[in-house]
Amino acid sequence: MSAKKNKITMAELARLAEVDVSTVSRALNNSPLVKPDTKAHILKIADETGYAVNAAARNLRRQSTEAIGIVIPMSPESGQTISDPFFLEMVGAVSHAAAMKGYDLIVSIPQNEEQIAERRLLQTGRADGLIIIGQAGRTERLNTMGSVATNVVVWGGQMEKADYTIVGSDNIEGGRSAVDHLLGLGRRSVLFLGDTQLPEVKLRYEGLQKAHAQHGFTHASDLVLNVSFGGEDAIGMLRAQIEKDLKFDAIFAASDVLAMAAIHVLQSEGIDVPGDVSIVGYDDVGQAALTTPALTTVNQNIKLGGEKMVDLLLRKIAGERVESAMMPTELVIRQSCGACKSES
Amino acid sequence: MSAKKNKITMAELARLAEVDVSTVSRALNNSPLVKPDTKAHILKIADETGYAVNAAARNLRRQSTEAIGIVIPMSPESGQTISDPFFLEMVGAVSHAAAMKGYDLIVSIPQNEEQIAERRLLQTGRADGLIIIGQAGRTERLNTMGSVATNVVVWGGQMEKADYTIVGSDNIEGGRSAVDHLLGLGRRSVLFLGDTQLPEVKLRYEGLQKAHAQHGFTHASDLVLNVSFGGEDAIGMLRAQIEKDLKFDAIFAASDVLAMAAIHVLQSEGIDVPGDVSIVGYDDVGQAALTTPALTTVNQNIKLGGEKMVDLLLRKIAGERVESAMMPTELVIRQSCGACKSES
DNA sequence: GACATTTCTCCAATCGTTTGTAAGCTATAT
DNA sequence: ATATAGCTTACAAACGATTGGAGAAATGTC
Repeated sequence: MSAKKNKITMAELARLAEVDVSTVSRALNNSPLVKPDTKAHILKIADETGYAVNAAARNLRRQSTEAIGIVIPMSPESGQTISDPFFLEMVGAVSHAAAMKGYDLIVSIPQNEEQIAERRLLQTGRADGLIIIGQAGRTERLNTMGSVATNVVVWGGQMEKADYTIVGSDNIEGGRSAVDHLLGLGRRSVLFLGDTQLPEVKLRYEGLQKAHAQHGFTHASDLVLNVSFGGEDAIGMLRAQIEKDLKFDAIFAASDVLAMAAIHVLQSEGIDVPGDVSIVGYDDVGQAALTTPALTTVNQNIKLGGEKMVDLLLRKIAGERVESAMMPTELVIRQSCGACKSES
Repeated sequence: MSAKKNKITMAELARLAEVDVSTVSRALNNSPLVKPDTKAHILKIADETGYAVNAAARNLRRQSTEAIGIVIPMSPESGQTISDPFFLEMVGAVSHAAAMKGYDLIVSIPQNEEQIAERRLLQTGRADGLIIIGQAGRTERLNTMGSVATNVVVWGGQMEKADYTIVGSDNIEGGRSAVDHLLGLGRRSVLFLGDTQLPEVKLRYEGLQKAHAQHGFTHASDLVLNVSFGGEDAIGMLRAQIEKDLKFDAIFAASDVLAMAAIHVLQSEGIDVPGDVSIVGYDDVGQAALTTPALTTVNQNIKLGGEKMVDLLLRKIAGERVESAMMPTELVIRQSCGACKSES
């Protein structure tokens, strides 16, 4: 393990093994063209010297990096990194899936200079492909990216007119099942918390409407609170609504963090959860089980989603034509909704 | 914006501009050697064609990638990605700082093959340097990395004997201030929650002891619960202790997630927080303000810490000799400790 | 006008691999 | 003994940029 400062090159390795560099290269890549004896000899020396191929040279020659990029949004206004655990879990899932395929993962959290990430990573050949989390503010741009959008997979809500590959949970069904549960518990005024500008959130809201329809209700439009994912302003807006005496007996939040914020506000206002108000979140992040009451939420299988995105992306890179994919959701019932009557 | 599929090369650009590639290169790098007229002409064409330099080629020639790696631990046993928001906030901070300096960030979340990350990223020249979050299970290995440890900065607890660069919060003072607050409130039996195997956590515990000493107490060793960061087992262990009738009137948790888990357990056992038990966490993650009661916690300035790590790492890469750094902490008092008497 | 100087552009080598093709060698068949 | 084929290995040309130094053009000086 004498990892010398002066990194050894393939040419030196060849000299040590007394063969040509081309033979070394083939040996390291396990080519059948090189005799087993020679191969073993070379590998042995490579191991002893702690040789590692130079990525830049290989990439240049091979015309491919073994890397994909992932773009994570920031809360637009605050300029602060979003701390929603959802993103971390997604990065973890994607990182894992990518590593399994031998790919590195380059994260980019664009601060303001919007389009730069795609350009910097893709056009300069720093990454072979790109995964973008969330369509926030990008839906038009993504659609106009055209040819660049090859080798891009987006996590978000399915859209009819999108001409890019999308992976996401079944937002409509997720929203429907959540609200169906609430209505099934006898709740009638479900407050929706989330930014319906975002395709994903919009679909979850459509799920809410669908559930209402199935139960023979319609949802009052004043029961929609258009808060951003950040969560900070959610607190203020919700509190304001309560003080304006808005009536509701349930909340369906577009993310667990929003749901947690909601619980916080309600409890601080002396409103009992789930006694007075039932709450359902979305994501099923790690902390969802730790709140009091523990959060009932829609689990979108993030791990599977991450794998799916990597899988599709790699296939696109390989030139294959792929379809968008939708991941199933599952309602995880905990305590934040009250009476755990068995779901129908 | 006709981003053609067939990426344009510098040679083509040179041909279009009717100059040599070397001139193009210098023009793009804003060298004073090329006449302003020519420079403008070249830049114009580069812009029109949407040219972007090939990263691999540049890296190869320059012998440097414009990238640093960040290694994030996983919960060792579960094999699952840690969902502690602390890591995401740290990635965000580091990503931001790196981007400011024009560096890409490659994340690596090693699954099991431990040493591979360092090797893969550094030895193959995929990254110029490495930031490692947490010393978990690495302290010896890091010390033996020797020459490779150049261009490595670790987030963790300060250690006397470490011969690598460490950045971290002032864990002792952080722990001391937290527990000082608890003792100042009249609490006497402070349960410590955290894995004291980890240097950072050990130091926080030393801070707890220091606070006790300052108040003229000693801390009973049975009031230490060695739970891992994951949080999952914390729930079980804490519940078990409560049922075994362990007495305590305060908890100092080594992370906010652990504190949240503790609140959850206590409340589900019918123990009032902060009435019966005061709780202090560590990190001040985004969700800390959203729990009920809102979490009193030790803020370690993650943003600043991330910047500091990038700063030091880049200087090491440049060949400079740097010192380890310690970030100040600040106790953020919310509701989880009860009576907010003004701190001394 | 001759020469020195400054300004700019070009030539060519180089970074470390990969890979098509030519060449060497051994063994078998004729 | 020679041709054929099958294994191995070596040669050399890329991949796309950067950069020292050579040379050409423009400018200045006497």
